[in-house]
Amino acid sequence: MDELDAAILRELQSDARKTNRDVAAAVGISPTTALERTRALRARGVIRGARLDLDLAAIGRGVQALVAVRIRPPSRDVIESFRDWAAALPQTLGVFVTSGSEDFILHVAVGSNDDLYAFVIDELTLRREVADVRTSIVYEHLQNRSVLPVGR
Amino acid sequence: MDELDAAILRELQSDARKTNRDVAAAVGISPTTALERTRALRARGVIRGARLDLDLAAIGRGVQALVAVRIRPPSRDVIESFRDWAAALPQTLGVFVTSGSEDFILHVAVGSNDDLYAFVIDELTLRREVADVRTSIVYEHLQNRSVLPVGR
DNA sequence: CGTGAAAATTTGCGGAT
DNA sequence: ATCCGCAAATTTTCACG
Repeated sequence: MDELDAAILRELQSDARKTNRDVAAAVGISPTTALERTRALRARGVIRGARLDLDLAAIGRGVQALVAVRIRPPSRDVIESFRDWAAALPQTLGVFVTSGSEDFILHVAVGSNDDLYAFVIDELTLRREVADVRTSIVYEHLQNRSVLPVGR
Repeated sequence: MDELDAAILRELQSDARKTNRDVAAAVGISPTTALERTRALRARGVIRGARLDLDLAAIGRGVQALVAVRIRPPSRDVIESFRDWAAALPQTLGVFVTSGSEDFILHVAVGSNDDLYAFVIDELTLRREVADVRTSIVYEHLQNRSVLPVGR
């Protein structure tokens, strides 16, 4: 994990579909070396894959929310089964398993406020382990394009 | 936005670096048509780009947290300037601008608990508009690989 | 880590349904 | 209007130094 690897990650984070040739040119090495490094990063698990960045509003999922959920009892079995259930829901973008006063924060995207309401009261609260739910609408979700290694 | 577009998005979400040829084969159309559709989706803004999925622990950022922040006063100027500042921090993965009892939820990744503590007390609370901070450690963050259009 | 050649993919154009 | 086949241009990929 040297300076060269970091530079390759920086390039691919700006656009994960950048061609190997472009990455090599930007970093200042040959395409072959860039390819070898990138493959090694993938083999070592540093690069897990590439995700599409979609306009959620354009696909009819323009309403986002964070739903804090408290689970009772918070035993391993109950936590893990709720986690897997929540992560597989079509409304779910992501699931944070957290410490603090809540056990989960669900990041969901739905089509409308009605869909959100239905999600919370028809799906979530029907589960017996759900002791408490607190919903916050997400007005905006910004994501950082560059997540660099080590200390900044 | 028909069934074909949805199928293409489904394929590219499973791996945003999939070749156009593979996408076409999986969807059952010619590479030419697949390319044309994919470009149209990009031109219409449905596809915004592709992001790398990194193993944060492998780049020395293995400690994640959600930091709920309350801002005073919550006027547009103050909100927007805090938002832009927070989104640009190297520790920040994402910024949620929310309704509810907090104004922001910051998703951050740092190297250690010490770094997290330093982030919160040395960076966040130094800003005068930050009225309240509540930090939750993220034990695990699952993300959904398939975000499908419309009503599931 | 680079060079050069071979294989695979992307991509634009003309034509078919 | 949408989709496909073909061939050129670009890119990936590998054996070798």
